[in-house]
Amino acid sequence: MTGLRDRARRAVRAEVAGVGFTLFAEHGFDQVTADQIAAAAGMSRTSFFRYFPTKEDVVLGHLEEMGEQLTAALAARPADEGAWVALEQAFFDQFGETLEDPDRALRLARMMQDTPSLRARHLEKQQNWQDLLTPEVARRLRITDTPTDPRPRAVAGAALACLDAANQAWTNSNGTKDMRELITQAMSVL
Amino acid sequence: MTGLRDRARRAVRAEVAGVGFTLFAEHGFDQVTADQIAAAAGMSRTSFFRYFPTKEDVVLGHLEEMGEQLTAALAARPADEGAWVALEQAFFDQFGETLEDPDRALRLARMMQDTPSLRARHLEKQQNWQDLLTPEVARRLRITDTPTDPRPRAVAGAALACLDAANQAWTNSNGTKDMRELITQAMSVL
DNA sequence: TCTAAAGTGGGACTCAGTACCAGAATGTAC
DNA sequence: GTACATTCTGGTACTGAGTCCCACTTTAGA
Repeated sequence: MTGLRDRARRAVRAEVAGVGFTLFAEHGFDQVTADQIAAAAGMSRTSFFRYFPTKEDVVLGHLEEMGEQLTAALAARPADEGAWVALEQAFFDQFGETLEDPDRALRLARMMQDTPSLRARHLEKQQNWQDLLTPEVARRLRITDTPTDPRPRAVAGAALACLDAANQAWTNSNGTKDMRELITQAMSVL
Repeated sequence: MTGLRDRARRAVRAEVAGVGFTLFAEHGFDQVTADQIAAAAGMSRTSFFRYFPTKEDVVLGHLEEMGEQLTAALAARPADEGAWVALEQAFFDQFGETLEDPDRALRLARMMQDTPSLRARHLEKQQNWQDLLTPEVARRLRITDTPTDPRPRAVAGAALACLDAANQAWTNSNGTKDMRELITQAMSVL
């Protein structure tokens, strides 16, 4: 069983995140306090921080889950596929589909561009992704001396840099360019 | 003239940074308040924040300057040199020399490993480096359509990912491995 | 229906970072 | 050296994020 309480918790989290995002989009991230989000969501400040460890996580909370999915997607690639190709394909699986709500994604990207604290938190989570991907990359490079060999980490990080660059280009094109092509373009330059 | 006041300011900054680093190393970054640093440095909390925009900058303040130097080093490479090679050589210029105080560098690395706020701030500054390097990379790739072409940004970011991986491997080896070789190793895997 | 576990709001607290002010120090022009 | 304008300084007060604790309520599940 999935646990009924867990589902409830997840639902509340999602709703609060929605309310928060609306407020942020309207007034700007820094202009909205945790108190205001809590009030708008019909809960106390205390409870708000029970659902989100930081204010930034209202917007970026889903990145944890995405990181795990991405790692799973990489692990699911054929064992004999090279690390770089496998990473590219994993990216396709996770970010290649046309988004259901591109406008929202664009608004979020803009918000992140002019909100330092959001950018910072985003980078932290990306680094987590790198930590998750590195072991699987090491396996595909047949490198066992993980901690003192820079290569697995370098490859994982480079791939994520490509993903970021693609995402930024997508944003700068106002969502007109195709994400798959951008990823391919970015990753094939190396 | 360099401005006498500027030199004084710089000197104070350096001294406070030294005092701060000592305190951090002894008690841990999070356990030392801005008040305590200010007191130990013989100044008021207010003045402390005049010298450092954030507590993290006591430790990471020099990264701004390093980013500019790195960019300059890249720009100084021969115009016909490829982007990747030029980046590698620029890294050598900046980080290839054997450090004057490896122990301090190791302590700092350890500190950053178990202090999230420091890691976050460090990532922010690295992103600044990426922003600085990207135009020069674009020039070397002969790409003019900067904003919507992911490649320059991808190359700059990937190179920095390699640098980071090299640095981490260096730390994990307790400073025994050679930074130049690690950089070469990381960058040649792509 | 009972109960142990989980969720809740409120209040108090720490600390980073900002704004403002009045006074002290100092470089420069005369 | 004197005068002046600029800069530096400490103090006080403030906002807002995040933590801790406590007493109370809700609720899943047996």
